[in-house]
Amino acid sequence: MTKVVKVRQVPDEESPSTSELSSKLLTWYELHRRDFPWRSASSCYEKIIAELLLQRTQAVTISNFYYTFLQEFPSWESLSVAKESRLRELLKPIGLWRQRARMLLSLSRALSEMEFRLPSTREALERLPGISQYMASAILLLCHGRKEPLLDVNMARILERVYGPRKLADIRYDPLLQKTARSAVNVDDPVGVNWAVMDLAATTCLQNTPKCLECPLSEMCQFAQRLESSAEERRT
DNA sequence: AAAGCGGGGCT
DNA sequence: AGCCCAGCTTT
Repeated sequence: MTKVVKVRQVPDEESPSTSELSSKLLTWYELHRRDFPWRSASSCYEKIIAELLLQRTQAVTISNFYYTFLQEFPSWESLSVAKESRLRELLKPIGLWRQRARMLLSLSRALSEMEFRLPSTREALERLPGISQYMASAILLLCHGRKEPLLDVNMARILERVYGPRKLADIRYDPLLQKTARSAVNVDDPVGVNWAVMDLAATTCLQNTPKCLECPLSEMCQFAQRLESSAEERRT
């Protein structure tokens, strides 16, 4: 039984299901996952700090910095009474230090006024300083066990390559990205799918030079299929 | 919708 | 030398 040769992605062809996408991601993840300290973090504080530090910054950079930060500021309470000048100094090596120092202080102080009880609804979370859609989803996913997507530039890139480009510049308001992202993590292991996306995007589905030949999604990926068919044309 | 933040790694 | 990185706030 030979495999049917796919000719070319037809525009109105049925898009691959997100359950197929999630299943391929989870299978790949078992073998290729990266290990980072925050993935085995015990407390919500540690998980949230990791997500905050990771914004616009490569994961490897933060993995080297993570314990240094936690050692000096092991809790929301210790952070809320920190000196801003000290925070700036500590954050210098990873960049965005003015903004991060200000945000970490205002967030920890806002939580302090709530007696450090973390809100459990998106609406309440997004009222906190420094918490917008992505961070609210991260907290709901990692601290409250909800099936939320970490829809960042990485997940957006993978979803766009599989399902086609977004309509809106802002990830947070693009209907197709939002819909497919939410659907993809509606599985038994939403955290696994999210981390699989992060790892695949960082190691394989790269921004500039994606390694489609070793990607588990290439068969369902418009981008990879386009590459393949244009390579085919050059050969003939 | 676009600019600004920012040091470090990669090309 | 230039581009990108687990976003958010401000303009």
